[in-house]
Amino acid sequence: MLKISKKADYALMALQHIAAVQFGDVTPGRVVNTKEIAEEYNIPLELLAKVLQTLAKHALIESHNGPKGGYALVRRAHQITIAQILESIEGPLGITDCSHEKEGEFCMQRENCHIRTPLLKVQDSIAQLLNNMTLQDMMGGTPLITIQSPTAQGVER
Amino acid sequence: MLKISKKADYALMALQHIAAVQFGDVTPGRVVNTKEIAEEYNIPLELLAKVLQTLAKHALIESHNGPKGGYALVRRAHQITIAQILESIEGPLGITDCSHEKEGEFCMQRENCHIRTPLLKVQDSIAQLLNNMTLQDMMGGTPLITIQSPTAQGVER
DNA sequence: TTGATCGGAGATCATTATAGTCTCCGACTG
DNA sequence: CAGTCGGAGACTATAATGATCTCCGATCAA
Repeated sequence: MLKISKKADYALMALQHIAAVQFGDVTPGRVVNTKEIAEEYNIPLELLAKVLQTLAKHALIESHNGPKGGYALVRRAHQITIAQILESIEGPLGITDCSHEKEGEFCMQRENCHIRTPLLKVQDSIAQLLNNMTLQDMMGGTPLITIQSPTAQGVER
Repeated sequence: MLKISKKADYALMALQHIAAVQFGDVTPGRVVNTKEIAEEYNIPLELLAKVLQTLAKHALIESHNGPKGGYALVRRAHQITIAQILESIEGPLGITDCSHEKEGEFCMQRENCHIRTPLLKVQDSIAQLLNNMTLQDMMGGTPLITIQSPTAQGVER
């Protein structure tokens, strides 16, 4: 449960790769094309292309056309949150249908629903988790986040 | 993104309702039948029946057949975690496909994947969040969890 | 200036997951 | 023993996902 899509997975891999190239020691500043990433990680080329186009639309990367073209990060890795990446691909975080109910939509359970509020709190906690982790945290293969309960404090039990 | 299914939603509503009846002031100890819940929350009866059967199989509730039959909680509300409920319906938590790779399965991206470890950390954080929240926390409509970043401490930034 | 190499965009398709329905069965109570 | 309950399986429709194909426009370098 709570699985993120393959596309989101690919987005994370691609951005990690671009960041590694762009801020690494070997060829700093070089743009990265789709094919390179697709081959490196065994990602279907055209699907990855879609993903990168979407990321570009959301201004996480910028595209350069023509030969020697490709993609480059717009911001530095520590300024790109995991939440931004995932939301670019999968849309806004929402663990329930009623998280982002639009005008006119209507949840059949709404009138008697007692779980909406608590679930929105859970959602907020996950949102904060994803907003506090950046692409930088995914670099280097080193441990990055301290595993710690977001509910452990502040809840009397 | 990261949406839980309607079935999981229904499970939470149903358990909240059963707990409210069972430990409430009006008719404590009474078992609750499927129809009552379905009507109260506008849930398709037969779909809810499936959900409750699944919950019974996972020993979160026990069933009583025959007239005046229905379901009752096996444990008290504060001993039932949200994680247990969701996992009963949707299977184990896993934000990526490789979270629970079985013998013989194989992720095409595995050999070069740099995001697996950090993603598993995210998953652990979510798991702890869901494991630290109980059905009791969903009762009463009162605020329950303190919104607090699980990564704020322990990560130098 | 022209051709190869890039990304941009749209339609399309197969597979799977989800949500919901239908039917028949067996257990229990009164 | 009849009516009320849960148990279980097959079944359907719809949507989301993952992936593919085709054509187009921009760019750069020979």
